[in-house]
Amino acid sequence: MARAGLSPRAVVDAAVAVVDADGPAALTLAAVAARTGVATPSLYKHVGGLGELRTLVSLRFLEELGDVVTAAGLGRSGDDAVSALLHGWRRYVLDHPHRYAFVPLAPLTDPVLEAAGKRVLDVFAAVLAGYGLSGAEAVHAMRRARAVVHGFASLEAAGGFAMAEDVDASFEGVVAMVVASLR
Amino acid sequence: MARAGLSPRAVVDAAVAVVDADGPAALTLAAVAARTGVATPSLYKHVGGLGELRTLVSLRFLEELGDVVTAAGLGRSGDDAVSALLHGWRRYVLDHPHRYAFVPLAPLTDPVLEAAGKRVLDVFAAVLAGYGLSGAEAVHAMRRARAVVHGFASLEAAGGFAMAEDVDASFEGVVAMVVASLR
DNA sequence: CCCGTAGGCTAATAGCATTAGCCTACGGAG
DNA sequence: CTCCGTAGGCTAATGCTATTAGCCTACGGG
Repeated sequence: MARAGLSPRAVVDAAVAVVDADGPAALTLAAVAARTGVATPSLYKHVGGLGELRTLVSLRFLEELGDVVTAAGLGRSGDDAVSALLHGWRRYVLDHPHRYAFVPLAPLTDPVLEAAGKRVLDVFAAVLAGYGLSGAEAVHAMRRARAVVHGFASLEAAGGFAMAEDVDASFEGVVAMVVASLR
Repeated sequence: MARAGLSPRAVVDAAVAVVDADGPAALTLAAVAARTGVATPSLYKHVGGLGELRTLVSLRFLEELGDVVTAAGLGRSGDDAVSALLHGWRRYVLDHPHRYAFVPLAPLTDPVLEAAGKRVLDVFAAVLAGYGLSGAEAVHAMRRARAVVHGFASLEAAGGFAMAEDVDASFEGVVAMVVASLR
């Protein structure tokens, strides 16, 4: 019996491929097994079960999002940095619409996701730091930014903006609204 | 065999109870059947299947949300009305945190949900009408409001605001941000 | 009072996750 | 080079889910 040469990483890779291809509801151990050419129970040698695989997929996406927003923030400051962060976030979601359902809304509540979540939130904090907001004001500002970009991206990815008006223009308005709220 | 006296409405009622009690993932035909004291296949006499039941639950919640925002908008105008709409939305989600996963993001794409979705969106449009925005500007403003309130409410309901700072205060900032973007 | 049908039921099928237990390919120690 | 322990496959079995088929009866209208 030739070995498939799987690994936890390879299993998550296949899971991501399943999600990208057929959406979040299609992520099943059976589908991942089929894609990796292995029997379903064999996956348990690499991953604790479906629940854990879901968490690992969430972690993967959260890390990718962390990369995106970190890159967006680098070398920018002030309104420019805020705009880049928001645009980067939206772009990631639009590039991978099926993935967003797995991006955790409360990553800090799960030990596995905590570090990656903190990394994303730290970028928000860093970008907003330049505005000289007090501690509490900085938290409120961060929540505004998170709410706005999460809300817009999830609605857009779900097809919630049905009207003909240009969605890019709507997003520019969103960015301007956030920026204006920071002074 | 005494009849259970079910109806589509009663099945949806039971489904809502299951969601409220145990969360969205617990909504299964088996759970609804247990709650109504009936065998699982009997539910098919009232509802097309799990998929249709989910849609009906979504419809129920969307209608309730429509009631809430309609009531919030009544007798108010301008910033007051916008604030009431946003607060009403948030309150509904906080009062029923398990339900929000079933509130559809793109109701207009499903014939069953279209009317209820339109009703909600019409309230947004009506509340914003007083600002005298042009057609495209009105659409952008509506998208801002929807994105903000959906993003904030879903993050809050998921436990995504972990820091100690007062979430009510954060939401007041969100409302102020939206209102400021309308002039 | 009778009877058609709506609304229950049980039985059967199929897809899913999960556990148990077996079997072998592979890589390192001698 | 050989031996062997274990990691990484496998099949079989269990149990939960939805769904379909087909039966049986309670109930309300003629």
